[in-house]
Amino acid sequence: MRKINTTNFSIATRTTSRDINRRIALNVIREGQPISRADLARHMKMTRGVVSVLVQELIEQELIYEGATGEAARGRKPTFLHVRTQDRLAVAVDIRFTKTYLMLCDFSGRQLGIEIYDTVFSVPEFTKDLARRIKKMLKGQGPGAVCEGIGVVVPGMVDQRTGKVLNAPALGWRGVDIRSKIAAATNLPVHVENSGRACALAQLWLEKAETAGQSFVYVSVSDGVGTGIVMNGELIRGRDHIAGEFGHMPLDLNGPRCMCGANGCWEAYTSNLATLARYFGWNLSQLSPKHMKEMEKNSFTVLDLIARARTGDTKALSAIRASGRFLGLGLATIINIINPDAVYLAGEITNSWDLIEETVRSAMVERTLTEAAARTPLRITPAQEYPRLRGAAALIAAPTFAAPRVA
Amino acid sequence: MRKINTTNFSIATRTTSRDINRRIALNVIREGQPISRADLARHMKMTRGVVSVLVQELIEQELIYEGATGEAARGRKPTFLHVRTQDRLAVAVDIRFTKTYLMLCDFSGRQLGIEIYDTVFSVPEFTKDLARRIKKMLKGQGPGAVCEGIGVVVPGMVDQRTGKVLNAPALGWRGVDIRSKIAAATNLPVHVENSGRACALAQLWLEKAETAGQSFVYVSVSDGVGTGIVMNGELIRGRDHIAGEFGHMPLDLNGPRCMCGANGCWEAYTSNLATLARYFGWNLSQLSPKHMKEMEKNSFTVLDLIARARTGDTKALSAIRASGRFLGLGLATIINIINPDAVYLAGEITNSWDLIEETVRSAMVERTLTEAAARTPLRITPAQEYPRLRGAAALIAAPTFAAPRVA
DNA sequence: GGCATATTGTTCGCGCGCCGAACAATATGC
DNA sequence: GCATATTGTTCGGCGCGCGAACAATATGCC
Repeated sequence: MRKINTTNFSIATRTTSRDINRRIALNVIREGQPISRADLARHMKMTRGVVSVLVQELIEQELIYEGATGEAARGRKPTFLHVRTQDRLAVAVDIRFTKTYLMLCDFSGRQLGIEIYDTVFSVPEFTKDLARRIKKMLKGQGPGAVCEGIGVVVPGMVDQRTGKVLNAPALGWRGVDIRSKIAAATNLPVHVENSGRACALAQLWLEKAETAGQSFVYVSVSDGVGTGIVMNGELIRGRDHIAGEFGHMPLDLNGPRCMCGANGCWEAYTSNLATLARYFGWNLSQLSPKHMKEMEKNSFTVLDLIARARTGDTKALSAIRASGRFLGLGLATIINIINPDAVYLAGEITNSWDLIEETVRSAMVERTLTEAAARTPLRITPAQEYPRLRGAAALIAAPTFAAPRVA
Repeated sequence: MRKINTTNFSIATRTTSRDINRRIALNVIREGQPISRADLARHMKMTRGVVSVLVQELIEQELIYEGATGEAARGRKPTFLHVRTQDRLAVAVDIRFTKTYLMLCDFSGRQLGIEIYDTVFSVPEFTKDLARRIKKMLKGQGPGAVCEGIGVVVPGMVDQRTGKVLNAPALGWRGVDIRSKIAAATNLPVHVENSGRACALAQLWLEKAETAGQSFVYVSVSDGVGTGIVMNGELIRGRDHIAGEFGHMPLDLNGPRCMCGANGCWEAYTSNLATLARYFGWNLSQLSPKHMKEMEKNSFTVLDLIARARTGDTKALSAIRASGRFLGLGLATIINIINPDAVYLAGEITNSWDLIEETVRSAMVERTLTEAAARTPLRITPAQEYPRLRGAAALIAAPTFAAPRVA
């Protein structure tokens, strides 16, 4: 039951029906490939006649192609259809405090190359260096493949519409128009997004339909806690394009000071930094970027902490479990607010899922308002898959498959 | 950029374009009435020819009617079109702890009759009594008018799909199938909704477009704090139809016990009960329903507290301001998460808006992540308008105007 | 009053697109 | 070689948006 916005709507023209059905067909092929025209018609509940025309148009637009013929027990053998993704490329960039991740992949999310290097904080130098690396990376590809854009993911507040980094404390960037700078240096379209929302986009657009669903929250625990909300198959961006910041909801108004300036934010209790601080007895309120740099040099991470917990370090285990408890309490609040189909969890701490699951679950039960809500599925996504980079790629690939705007 | 759900979509048939445009026309007429066919065509950017046919169909379906002819400086005088709402009626029921509110109104939300009486907690007695009152109320209306359904609003968790009250602590109802009971007693379609979400529906469907917008959060402060989230013109209901419960997000995990069983919920800091408890020095954790009944008998409400604050009672003023501060802190969190176009505020405490606005605003600045977010418009809705009852009516009226499902 | 002008609302041919049915193409089994 | 089954294409029918022409109805100026 959606209300029509009478100040900003699209009427249906005589080509609208075709536009809608062509786009549906593309998506059904994408998720069911390889698939024949006849199967497509059955799945869409349309006649083969119409589907034949839709397929012809999609082939002419070079969005799909015909593959091998399949097997059939009787009758004419079907011609399989595939979505053209192999030769449509996207560059993904994930800028983080210590390292910058650069990936080349195709429109299905298949990884074609990756580079990880120290982050350069000076914006002009960063841009110049990045453009050089991208150029080199694209040269290695065949001549048939075309790069259709660059997706950039930043840890902080981003206005996705203007491509400006509003405030990324970890990088020290404030009001930086990173989009136009990279676009000018590479001559490619650039999209910028916040890391939590990017992960949600990756989950929505680049994972199998069974694991993605249409309404979920993605929670990524790293130095901070990034989150993205997807409702009815659409990422929530909000009025200023800054929606989805569950990381800074309070667990305690008088709690430890967070990097955002407020006190007692969720991420000040359950982020990697918070977990380490708990173990080492640091005062998180007094932790400066300098301390963080120091820590990275010592390179003792949450993964090391988990290893210690596994070898019998009870102090390590209890530090991790404490984070798990706060994680669960935050998840309960998210579920009470959004009531999603599922919550996706990513980050190093998920490697200790066997150690903390029970703690997380019982914390969730504490604060969820109904039993059904407490049973909301939690889905762990392996950290090795570079969710942020996949999200950056999704920024470029998604418009090809998105539903047309109607009414 | 919405993703198409390939397991649950609607293809466009040869009547889809017409369906879409007819529904758009209905909404444009609704918000622009009285309006001529020619104006409608200009606003929809269609030819007058098509609009003429759309209007003809809407008239045949008895959704609109032709009114008087308007004035024009030159040329043929336009025929004004109106949406037919006067003779389409809805019954609205708002069940609260002390009183039950019963209203009869038309599809534009115009109030035709109202009854307020003591709530009967026994479900069979409540149903029987309600059916009797509704029957009487409808008798008073002319024979042309038709009641198209009953909207019921309950303070607590409701599964809107099944019509079951999952848990309404204020009424002592748990797992009560109120919908089928009322439907059987009245022989009318019944829709049940949670009070916070109902208010959001009222704001979306029954207020002028300028004040409603397409993405907002509605916050209703009463004995508890009810909230409803509207994104892109659609109420967020969630997997179990329990979404939108901002009232039970924590401000302090070790804070005072809330009626929901958890500690330190937002509503335990800023609800009317919390405000009164702060003034009288009660321990909210030990407040039972019996205490509440007692309190209602003494009938000292937040409105009385506001009156005392205005006459120089500094203790009263500081109790109200403290609630205002917590209100602002919670609003900041909502804004960080949803980043809505606006937040609507309702409840007795808004009558003291001149006393608390500054406090609320400065609390918001404390916890919002960007300056733009801190400037999110707050819109006060007068309590006299019975937002919950209007929401109950919206449950019945909205399906007539909602966008058709496509793709 | 008569005529030019302007605006509203209707009608109609055209082309696009879904629908159903017929038909061509291509395979298997007896 | 022929019946049967399945895939994929073609075609007439009809719904619908689009543009243009036309009818209806008002005003202003002579």
